[in-house]
Amino acid sequence: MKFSKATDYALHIMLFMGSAARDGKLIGVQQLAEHQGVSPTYLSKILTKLVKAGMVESASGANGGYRLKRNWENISFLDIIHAIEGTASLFDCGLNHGPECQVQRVMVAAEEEMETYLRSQKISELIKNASYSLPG
Amino acid sequence: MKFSKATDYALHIMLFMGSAARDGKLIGVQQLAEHQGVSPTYLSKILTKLVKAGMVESASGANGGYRLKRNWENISFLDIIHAIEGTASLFDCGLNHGPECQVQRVMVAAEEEMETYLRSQKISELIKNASYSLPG
DNA sequence: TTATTATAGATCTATTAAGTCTTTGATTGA
DNA sequence: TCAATCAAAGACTTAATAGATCTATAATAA
Repeated sequence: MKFSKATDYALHIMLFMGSAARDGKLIGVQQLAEHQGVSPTYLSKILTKLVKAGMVESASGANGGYRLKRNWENISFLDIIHAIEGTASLFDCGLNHGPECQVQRVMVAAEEEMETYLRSQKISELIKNASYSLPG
Repeated sequence: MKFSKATDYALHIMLFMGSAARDGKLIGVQQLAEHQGVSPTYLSKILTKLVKAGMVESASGANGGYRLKRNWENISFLDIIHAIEGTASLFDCGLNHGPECQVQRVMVAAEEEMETYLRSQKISELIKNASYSLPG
């Protein structure tokens, strides 16, 4: 039960693109990878997930790269986490004892508590509050 | 990012012992394993963790087994989860960019939201409310 | 003392995460 | 049009963890 490193990379990249490249310039995966201390090929898979989730846009070819989409102001931590880890429930009751398992009910409610908070945390707020320290 | 099956087993066992064996009788791992549909040897490792965490007591020898400890009224979901999964944070910021990582701060706060809820959910309440359906 | 039961540790297997490598396709600029 | 650049995709490898089994040991009741 741990958030993956991929989620860690994704969150930091999103904040980085939001603070360092708000002018709309594209940033190549090479640069991003240096900032995160991770290989470009691995990071590109994470970026592709963010692109497919509609939070980032990409351009191929010379001077290509990535940048946040125009709607980035509303992107929450939960959006990013779901893009990387998927949206499946964190808990599966493996037993077959009726549809109303109390354990399941409590665990799902607990997860929703966390998700509600993560949904309320917009990356734009963190960037505005300005104290996001760039990696590297 | 999933709760383990071991946690699933542990939660159900605790509720089962609280509802089916409140008279203080010991239950052997064989019986418990049947109810959970899992092997006795594997379940015994989970039970040993619960014993070490002080929530369950055990007795060796003929007619031995397990039962909840006297203080069981106060046991929360979080207690059980921590006994099985450990208490480490769910998120580790892998980057070295200052002690005040905003990402880390948000993620820890999110985890605390979930933990606060899980701490509030006592197994005794679920048992009192009586609708816990026994497995099997 | 023997049958019974928990405890402990080694070990094996399966699953998932983490990361690499290579090919393909898109785009820019010469 | 051609070469350089860059993202996308998929196969693949490696590492880490979960899940589960097996065997031996220790405790206890009858």
